[in-house]
Amino acid sequence: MTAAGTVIEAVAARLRARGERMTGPRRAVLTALAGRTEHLSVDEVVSAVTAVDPSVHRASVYRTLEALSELGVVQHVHVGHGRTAYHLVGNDGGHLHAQCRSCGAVRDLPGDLLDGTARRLATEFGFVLDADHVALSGQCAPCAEA
Amino acid sequence: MTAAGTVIEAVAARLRARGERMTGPRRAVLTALAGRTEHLSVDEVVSAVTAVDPSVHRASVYRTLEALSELGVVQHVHVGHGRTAYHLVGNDGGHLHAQCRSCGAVRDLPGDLLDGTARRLATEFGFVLDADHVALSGQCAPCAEA
DNA sequence: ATATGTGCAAACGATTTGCAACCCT
DNA sequence: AGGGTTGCAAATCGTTTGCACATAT
Repeated sequence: MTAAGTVIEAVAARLRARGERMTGPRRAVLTALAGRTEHLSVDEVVSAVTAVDPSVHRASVYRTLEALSELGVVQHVHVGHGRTAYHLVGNDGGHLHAQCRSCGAVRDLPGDLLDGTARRLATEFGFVLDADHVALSGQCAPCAEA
Repeated sequence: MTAAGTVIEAVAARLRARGERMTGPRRAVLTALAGRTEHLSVDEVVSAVTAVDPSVHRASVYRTLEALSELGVVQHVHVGHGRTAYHLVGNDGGHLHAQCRSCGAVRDLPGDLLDGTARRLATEFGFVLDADHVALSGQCAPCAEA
């Protein structure tokens, strides 16, 4: 069985356990996400999905990403200018994201990068940090030089 | 002279130095921002501006905020779900922002909160962090309890 | 059988833009 | 006078929603 196939089976079981269903569009989205390791914009997901099954509508991609997020299978990160990037939840224990404000590239960062900050926020302000939900903003090395 | 008046004079000088102009809408936006210390959404700015001068169009508020950002007089922070919050650049040396994902409230944080993280990002990844450009996400104390 | 999902098109909210008129400098 | 700026309306962009039909269970 392919990697995507394994994921699809596992997700199907979890969906059915909640009275939900595994469908063509959901298979296509999972296949699209499993095929790429980067963080995909909705447009990129739509393109990949269309390559798998051209009959899948854009709105279904949104609804599927939402459904899979609620299942905990997919995570989204808010990146610059109102866009959102999606990726399968891996087994790397979570990671953070940084986006270059010049070129827009999103890179992964170690999951523990903000642990100290999170502790300080908790003790000093009672604020519970959700470190991986929003990409840090700045400039990547190539853009900072230019 | 009022606080807003002082700001307007200073900004007018900097605008003229660049061949740009101080206008009614720009005065109204500066007055609106100077009158409140919080971070204002565009809607809040528009409301405050309308109170000062009802003839100012929404599009001009956007253009003015953009122009004042380029001047360095106004800063914007990206907060949840594609919204942007604006505030005058104060003389507090800069501060960071945290937004509660439940209630949406934005609070200020010390400007040095991410200094250590910024150093680590710079040395390990060559990434130049722009710490105040995006609000950290999480839950504020009241919402975390509930 | 039946309720969950889907395609479609229209609605939506935030922001941007083309253009003629306007008004700072 | 001349060009930066404005108001207006229409366009754009990403996303959501109402509805009738399809399909997974």
